[in-house]
Amino acid sequence: MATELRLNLPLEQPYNLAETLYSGQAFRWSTIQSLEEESIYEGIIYGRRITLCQEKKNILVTAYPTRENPLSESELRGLINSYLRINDDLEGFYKRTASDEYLQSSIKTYRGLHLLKQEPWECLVAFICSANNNIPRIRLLMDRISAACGPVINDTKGLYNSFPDAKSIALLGESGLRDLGLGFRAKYVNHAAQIVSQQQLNLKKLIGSPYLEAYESLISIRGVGDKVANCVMLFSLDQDNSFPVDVWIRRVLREEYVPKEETVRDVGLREWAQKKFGMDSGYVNQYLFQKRRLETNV
DNA sequence: ATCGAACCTCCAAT
DNA sequence: AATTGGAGGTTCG
Repeated sequence: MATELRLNLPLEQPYNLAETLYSGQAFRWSTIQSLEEESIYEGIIYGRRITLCQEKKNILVTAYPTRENPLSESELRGLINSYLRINDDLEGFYKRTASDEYLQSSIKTYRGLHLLKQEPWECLVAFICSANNNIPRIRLLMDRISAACGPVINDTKGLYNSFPDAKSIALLGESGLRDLGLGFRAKYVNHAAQIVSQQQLNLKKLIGSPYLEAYESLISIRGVGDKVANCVMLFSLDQDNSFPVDVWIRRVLREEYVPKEETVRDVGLREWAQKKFGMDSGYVNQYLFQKRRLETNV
């Protein structure tokens, strides 16, 4: 009887696990052990509880198999490689942006910061919840939704709730979601849950699809505008040329990039950046966001 | 077309 | 101790 599955992932590219897990793209990671250099993070990836720990050029992975759903080492390896985007060519990205002073400064501080590849449905709900909210509250809402109707998983470490599918959330309905504290977002999450569970929208089909196709599908959902659509595309649909413009990105673009006279609104800023950065847009966004949010006040 | 105001809830700052 | 302001946005008028 296997109790847990351990894996050592050697890194060939820079990776900064701590910055990556807490860079505002994923909301259900927690630090379960905090040591001087090597902290242990616990989260749920594709329904499975995982702990991660980085030591220099390795990431240590632990998975806790369930009786009904065992996991092989190679499956786990694939899972983590995909989620953490281990093989992204960051060095290449750093080189291509070598002449960009602001980016280089961010890269210097947050070297190894990665985009994550999350599950589309969970990602969509999280970013609908992000509207006019702060990160601790987004986290709280995601936890409450999971506790309310997420499947209970019993692995070798104990019990936990993984994130519910669209059908389960649709069953909660708008009022159920309001009771969890979603506020005006309840209507939107419910609507999304309805159309996804009724298969009027297949999020997985948008993975790697043409940008506009994914974009149009997503903004047809109530509560999903330009920013949220781009977040979902960037963090779960392999749309690396996405460029979500939030308050921090708006500031840094206005301060450092776009000429002062130009009075462009958010969509204009996004298109401007996408034209400039192309397929690097997503990574550029993440590095700009991290620096501007963490280092400068309003 | 464009521009504010309103939207739920919670928590931190008066 | 009660009140106000505001948070990674979107929709509606």
